[in-house]
Amino acid sequence: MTTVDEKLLKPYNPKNTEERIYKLWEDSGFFNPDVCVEKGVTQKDAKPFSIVLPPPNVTGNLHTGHALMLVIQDIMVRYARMQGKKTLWLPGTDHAAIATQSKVEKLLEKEGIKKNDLGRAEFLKRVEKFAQDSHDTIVNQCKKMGASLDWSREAFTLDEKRNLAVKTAFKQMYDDGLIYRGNRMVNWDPKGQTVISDDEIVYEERKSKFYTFKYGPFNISTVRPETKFGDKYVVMHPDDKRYEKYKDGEQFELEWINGKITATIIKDKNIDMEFGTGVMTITPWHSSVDFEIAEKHKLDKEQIIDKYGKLLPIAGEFAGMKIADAREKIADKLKAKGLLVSIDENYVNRVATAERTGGMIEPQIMLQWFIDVNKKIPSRGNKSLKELMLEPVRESKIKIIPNYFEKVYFNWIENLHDWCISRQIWYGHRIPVWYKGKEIFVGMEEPDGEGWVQDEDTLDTWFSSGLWTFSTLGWPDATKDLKTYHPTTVLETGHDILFFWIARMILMSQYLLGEVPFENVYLHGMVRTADGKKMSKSLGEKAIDPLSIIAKYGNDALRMSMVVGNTPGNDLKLNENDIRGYGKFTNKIWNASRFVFEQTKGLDATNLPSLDEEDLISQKELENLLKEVSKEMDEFRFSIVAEKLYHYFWHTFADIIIERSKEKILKNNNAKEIQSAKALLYTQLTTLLKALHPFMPFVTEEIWSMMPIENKNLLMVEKWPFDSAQDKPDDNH
RNA sequence: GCGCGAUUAGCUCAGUUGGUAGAGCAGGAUGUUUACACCAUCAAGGUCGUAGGUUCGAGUCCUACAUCGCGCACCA
Repeated sequence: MTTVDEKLLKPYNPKNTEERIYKLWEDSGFFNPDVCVEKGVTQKDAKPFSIVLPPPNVTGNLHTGHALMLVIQDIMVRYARMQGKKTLWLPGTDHAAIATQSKVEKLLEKEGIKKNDLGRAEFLKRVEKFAQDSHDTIVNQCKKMGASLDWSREAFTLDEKRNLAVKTAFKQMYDDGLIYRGNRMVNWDPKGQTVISDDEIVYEERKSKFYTFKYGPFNISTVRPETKFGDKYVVMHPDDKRYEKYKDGEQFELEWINGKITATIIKDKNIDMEFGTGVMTITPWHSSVDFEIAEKHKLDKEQIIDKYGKLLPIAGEFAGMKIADAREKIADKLKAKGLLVSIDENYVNRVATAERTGGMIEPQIMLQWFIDVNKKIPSRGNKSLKELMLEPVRESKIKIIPNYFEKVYFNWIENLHDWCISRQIWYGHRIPVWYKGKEIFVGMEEPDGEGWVQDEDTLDTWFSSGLWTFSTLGWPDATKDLKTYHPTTVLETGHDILFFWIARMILMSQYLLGEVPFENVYLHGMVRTADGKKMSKSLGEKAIDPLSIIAKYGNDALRMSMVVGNTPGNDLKLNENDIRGYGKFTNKIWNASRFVFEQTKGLDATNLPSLDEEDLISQKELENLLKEVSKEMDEFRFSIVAEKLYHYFWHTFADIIIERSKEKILKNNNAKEIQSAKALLYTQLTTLLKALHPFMPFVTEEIWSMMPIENKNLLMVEKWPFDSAQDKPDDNH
């Protein structure tokens, strides 16, 4: 065993410290608020503070984005815990249905295995194995990050309890008529063989050939000749003078791809007179805009392309061909018939692709399950889900930080369509619906009787994520946790999932529980590299790996670099230079503590000498600082707090107070001054360790462990040195 | 097309009811004093994107524009 003195003689070594300290915390049980109450560090009737961890996807490692979220949340949680609140930070992971499944599919592909070769059950086993491994890695990494998460309450979006919550929610929504099955326009991913949501689409700008063809007396333009087989309606604006002589409903014959067809003229205000020729034909089965026009005018809809992206028999000689092959050939045929007017080779349009598989989206009309966001719900004051989502943000029951995101939120909700929740993938919550002939049963378990077959599809992963704030607390059971910790205090996450996730949590909680899921939403920015690139896997070597940074400079240094200069909503450029700087600061704290220890040996901490006038002023200054930063902590302004504490420690405590104490202690022989200086050193150090702890938990806890205090607790459950409620410094120091 | 954000010292960023511009890093000079060279002291560095407006007073509020970034919609 090294003695305290020996350990302090060397520079601070995070590597040898952090693992040991985390174990100390974990073994203490203080991450669990129940233990805190049991052991008397938290009052039984203390105010609760709760955060649910945005569950990382079980698709691999933690990246800097996760690290950032863990750091910010850990700061909030440690601060709350030190304030004596009943503090719960609840961990978990997300099965991330489509993301995980496609990842495993890709891995299997490398072995030359296709998922259909394995079959559903065997494939799911593989996915579960992969998910389990990822989960273990993630938990490990969270611990390395110093996250004070209550592991005893850990949850998984696809475990049994969460499945019960999902089925309960589904059934209730179905019974209320909010969930329905219908033929609607959806985004079909032919590559992934599943429907995806609008939010899972990534638009890519591409150059495409823009063909203009003769269509009877009109010229029409398209980038997709292969969809034109079923086009028997030609649409133009009712006010377009050029086409005045044509009447709505008028029919005419024309020569088209596979011979003569009859076309009908439709007048519709949705047509942009300025675009192209101002005339277009419509393909209602494969375009949502065309679909709307067709619905409005009650027109026929025909499917042209199947779910594998191949042309159907309607295409005649082109039937069975893939889109890409057919396109050029069809254009050639029209050209041969003398119907091609022109080709614009430089036309740029946006192509919808699937985020996970990269496949090109083919809009299709399909039988799927949807959540109706506009239907009035009698049991909820006759409000629609949309209204239930808008209300709490409008009425400030939910505060979004930074608040300009509220506008973005409103904008999104107002344009919200019904939410398609069924997915044709295997990994996920199976839809709790059984069919027998024409009968449908929706419930928690397969109904009695022979011949019931469960729906093959699974639910959109965000359906279960939407329940996260309360499914993790035991819902649908009325648990004590649910009562104590819901609504949660803060939801902290990246602004990129405002719609995916935050909106859906509000929807689910408002509808199922009749309350908000959280009182505050803190949105952090994206982590970028020093040259401004988004930190992602495609960057390879250039991406900063949080764990290797920790190995190099220590966790506390990484944490500080992620907090200082990082304000809500703004992107953070992570720069190794800065991290190195905070590594130096960590050591500065270490060395300053050594000096204080040396000088204050033998001092009776329970009965400190009184301060002289000069030192009293210094003490007052620190108290003022604490008052300031406590207010800023309450307002989630962590960047400024970290900066102020950093600055005070280095340039006031170390540069002024320690230097002054040298004068007094080492060169002076006025006993009263010497005693005062020692008392001040001691007081300030203990206070600063506490104030710094949420930001730099490891080094502060390590130094705290060496403080000569009888029967002391861990620093993580010491009292925060300023009592905001009473507006006075906590006299515990 | 609609909307949002950013524009402040060489770099990265703070700057919350409008009241004489702040920090870190980098760079410069000096020093090695007994916690710390993972150090100290000192100095330098900004007409706060542009143009107007409101005001006794604007980095902060308003209008327009420019550049960069982002979101949404459209794309026949």
